[in-house]
Amino acid sequence: MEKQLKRMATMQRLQTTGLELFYQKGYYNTSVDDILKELSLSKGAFYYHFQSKEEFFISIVQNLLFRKIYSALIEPIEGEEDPLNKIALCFDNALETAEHNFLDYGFVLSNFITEFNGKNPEIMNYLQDILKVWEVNLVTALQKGKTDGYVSRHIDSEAVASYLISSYIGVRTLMVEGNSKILRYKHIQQLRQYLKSMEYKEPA
Amino acid sequence: MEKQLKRMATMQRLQTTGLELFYQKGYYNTSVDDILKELSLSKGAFYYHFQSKEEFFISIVQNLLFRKIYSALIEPIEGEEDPLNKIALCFDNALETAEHNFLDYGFVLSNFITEFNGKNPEIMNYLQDILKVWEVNLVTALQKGKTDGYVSRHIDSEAVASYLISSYIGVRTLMVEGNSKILRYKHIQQLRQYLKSMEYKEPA
DNA sequence: AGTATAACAGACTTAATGGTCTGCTAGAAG
DNA sequence: CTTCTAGCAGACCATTAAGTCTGTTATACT
Repeated sequence: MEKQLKRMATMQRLQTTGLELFYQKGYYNTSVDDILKELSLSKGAFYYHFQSKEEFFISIVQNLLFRKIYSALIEPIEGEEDPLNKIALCFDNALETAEHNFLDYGFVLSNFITEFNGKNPEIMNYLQDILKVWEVNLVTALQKGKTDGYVSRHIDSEAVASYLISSYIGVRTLMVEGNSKILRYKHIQQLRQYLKSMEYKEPA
Repeated sequence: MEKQLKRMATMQRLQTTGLELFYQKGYYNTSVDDILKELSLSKGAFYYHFQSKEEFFISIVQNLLFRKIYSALIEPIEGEEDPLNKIALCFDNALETAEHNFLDYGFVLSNFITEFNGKNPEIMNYLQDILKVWEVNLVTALQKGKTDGYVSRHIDSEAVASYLISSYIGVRTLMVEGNSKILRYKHIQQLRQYLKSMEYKEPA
């Protein structure tokens, strides 16, 4: 029975540090040996558990990335009242973790999209699926906000959702070391202004 | 005298197709041989004109990328009246060329930023310099818009500029094949709404 | 015409990488 | 205690990359 545990533990360790390194250095620029060196493991270990580097990466996307994004960026908004405020808070939190140089999974996702775009359609599908779930959730939250009287009925929920994701992805791309604090501040300020413009207003 | 011309021509050809391939496949995923194969040139030619792959890339950034971005995204806004409209038009134009799968240099820039972030500080500096020029120009245009009576005096020009760049970078990251048309439409729609919220309003 | 050299061709070197394969070892099973 | 195998170590292989170096050719200059 203990072997099952060891198996799981080793796979988890590989995936965790795999994601870290892939994020820091990119997929193509991270060798399997880099990951193994970090964990003092050998090639034998890696290829015993995973068929290839690509299959390994996909397992990371599905097991780690998707779940993390869901819990960090999707679930907090789900079913909440006052979606506009909730969205601003959620994005602000994510940017805060990003500022302290932790893994910000929304950004990790966009990094990978940039890296695999036009190169690996299969992986691209997995990545885009995550984006779709994110977008659908935002749209749902906005629509619910309309019926609950928090959001103006005139807005195009899908357009807003995609604009929100776009600007988030964009600011994270630009948040490189040194300027992240100011950029985050500016971004949240403008985000709130943008969101404010679509609040429901009591008919006079 | 003809040798000078040949020298320039070869270097230009290398840089042009170099940029294309680096954009399509990424810097690290494009070999010098890939570029040479495209042009039916040899290693001797390449290393006769350039010291290394890195120096070659930097020359591309400074000679091609910077100038293209300047003429496509910076110059069209410079000194114009009604900056809000001009910005929307300029961004729309850029996204249109992007939709037809041509080189969109603003996006190329953000792709490279993503690729080199945390890996090559020297190249990062060259890339960020371009961003700074872009941002400064947007700020200047917005400030001029204030004095000319087109833009509300209450806005934070720097925050708006960085938010504009962010959202542009973001939407281009997400504009992968298939969904680009809808995404562009949604984006411009929301961009115009966002810009509208900062128009100068005649005091009642 | 003769020579020097700019511009290039292409074989070669060195280092890294994804993946294979054989073998060892600890713990589960009988 | 013996046997078997999951889990792993690490040498090895094939390929690819950046960069070097020597040789070749066309052109400018005298």
